[in-house]
Parts: sequence; C-alpha cells; structure tokens
Amino acid sequence: MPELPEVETVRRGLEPALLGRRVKAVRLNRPDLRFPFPADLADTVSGKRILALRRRAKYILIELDSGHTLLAHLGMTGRFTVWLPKEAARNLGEFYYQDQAGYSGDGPHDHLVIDLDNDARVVYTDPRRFGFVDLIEPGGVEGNRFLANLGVEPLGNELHAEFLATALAGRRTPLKAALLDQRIIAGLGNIYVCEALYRSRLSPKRSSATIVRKRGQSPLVEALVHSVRTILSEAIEAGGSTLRDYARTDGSSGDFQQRFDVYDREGEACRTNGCNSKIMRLIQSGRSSFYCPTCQR
DNA sequence: CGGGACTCCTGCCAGC
DNA sequence: TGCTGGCAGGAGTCCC
Repeated sequence: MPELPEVETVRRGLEPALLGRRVKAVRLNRPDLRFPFPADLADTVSGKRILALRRRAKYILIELDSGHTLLAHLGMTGRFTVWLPKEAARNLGEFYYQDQAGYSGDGPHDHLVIDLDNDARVVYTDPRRFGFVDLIEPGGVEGNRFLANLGVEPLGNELHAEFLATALAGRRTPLKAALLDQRIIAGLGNIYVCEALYRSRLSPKRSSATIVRKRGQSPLVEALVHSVRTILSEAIEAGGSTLRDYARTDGSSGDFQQRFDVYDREGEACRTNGCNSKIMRLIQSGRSSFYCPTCQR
C-alpha cells in the first residue's frame, strides 16, 4: 500500500489518538522486522510523551519529549491500526477508531504494540516484514542513516522545474528509474510514478536527459513536476490507495485506486480522449511499468 | 558513479 | 480441489 499519500494518510490517522499522549508500554513480538529492533527501543520509548507526528518521504516520525524520534517505514505491507474503547473514540471527535477495547496485538503479523495513557493501543502489522523501525537519538534526525540521503519532498517548495531539470540533466537512466530514486525526489513509488508519467505524456522508457533543455525553461520537466504534485495531492485528498490491505488506521480503505489511469490496467483501454490504444506493461529494474504507448513519448 | 540484479518475506491469484 | 509459478505498494547491498 504505502507510497507517500498512503503514509501521509496513516500519519493523519495516528495523530488524534497519539498526539500529546504518554506511552505506557511497548511490546515487541519478535526481535526484528527487516532490521533488528534497536536494543533499547521499549525501554527508551516507555514513559515518554508524544510531542509530534511528522512524515518525511515514506517515513513516519514520532517525536518524543525526551528528544528521541521513533522512525517507522511500512515497507510493502506494513500498517498501523489504532484500537481504543468506545468512549475514548468518541472523545476524539470526527475520527472514528476501531473500538475493540483490549485488542490483543497478538495477530500472526502484529510485531510492535504501543499502549498509551488514553487506553489507545497502536499496533504495527506487517506480513512481509519489509518494513522497519528505528530509534533516533536526540539531535540525530538529520544524520539518521535512513533520512540522510533522501531527496526533496515532492509536495514541498524544494521541488520545482529547475531543481528537477538539474537532477535529470545528463542522466541516461530511464525516467521511471529516476523518479523512483529516493535520492532525487523522496516519496514516490511505483504506482504514482506510472500515473505521473501518464499525465505528463512521457514514456517511462525515455532517457531522463532528453526532457531537459540546455537553455531556458524545460516544458516537459515543468509538466512532470506538475503531474507529480497533483497526483500526490489528489491521492492524499482521497485517503490514499488501497490495493491488497488497508491503508487507514481505522481499518477503512482509501479510494484513489479507482482513479488509476494506467497502474494495473494492462490490456485495458487508454482513457485519453480519442486514443484507441491499450495500456501496456513492461518490466523496468524489476518492477512493472504501465503506460500508453501512443500517448506517452 | 551509474545501473542492474538480487535479496529479504508472506499472501494471493491465475492457470493447469 | 490442489499445486505451482508469478507477482505484489520498497529499498539496501553487491557486483560489473
């Protein structure tokens, strides 16, 4: 599930139940996910208050009053769910939470269980265990090994045509690979790269440097930046996309998958007016790319 | 340095 | 029905 819009949806879903709360207990159901849990994770996080929930690219950052930051990545199948008693859920206003008070957190793929002082139970579940959790020491966010080499936030001010033109100039790598490269733009994944390329009418196979003009503005780069920003904004607005499991902390689905123009639509009709082509699939760096061979050049 | 292949792991689905 | 192979939203590591 999780690219940037899904991670942002999860962050927003966690916020009302977690913000300002104190951690009562932390339980690890196994020693590792993709990487070992930090040895002092449970001891360090227990008793701390949650000051902020942030997102950087596809990472969720939970800031504690000790200055530590809990970092979580959802990998391919990771998800957070929040369980809390009915009265507590009601007190949180517009947000609805699963009210199975006392949910065990002992499901086969429940790996991390955090209990809060408002009786919320936050459970990290991840069947494939491609996700991971890290504990960052006070002042260590910038230098953290997972965050240090990330590129710009696609919805932030740092992403603009001149930036992307500079990043792509001279690169012969296919656009698909360049957009998946988290060191350039951080937060895009396979789905939204496919969709953004379709919207900007660019082929995933096209060599990156060819959309950059040596002098002046690069209209194709501008179109691509615009597509990236709008597709992500629309997907966040829709609560993200839900494919094989649930994106949201209350267990409900996102809606955006219904609006995919190319992703997972191999053999189906291109949606561009007047185009009679079918969506094609090809493998690039081991991942499926979906595109219209007529509209995307 | 860039780029590709491989890897981790489980679940699901199409096809035989 | 039951098995098998392929594929899945990610990204670090290794090798050329």
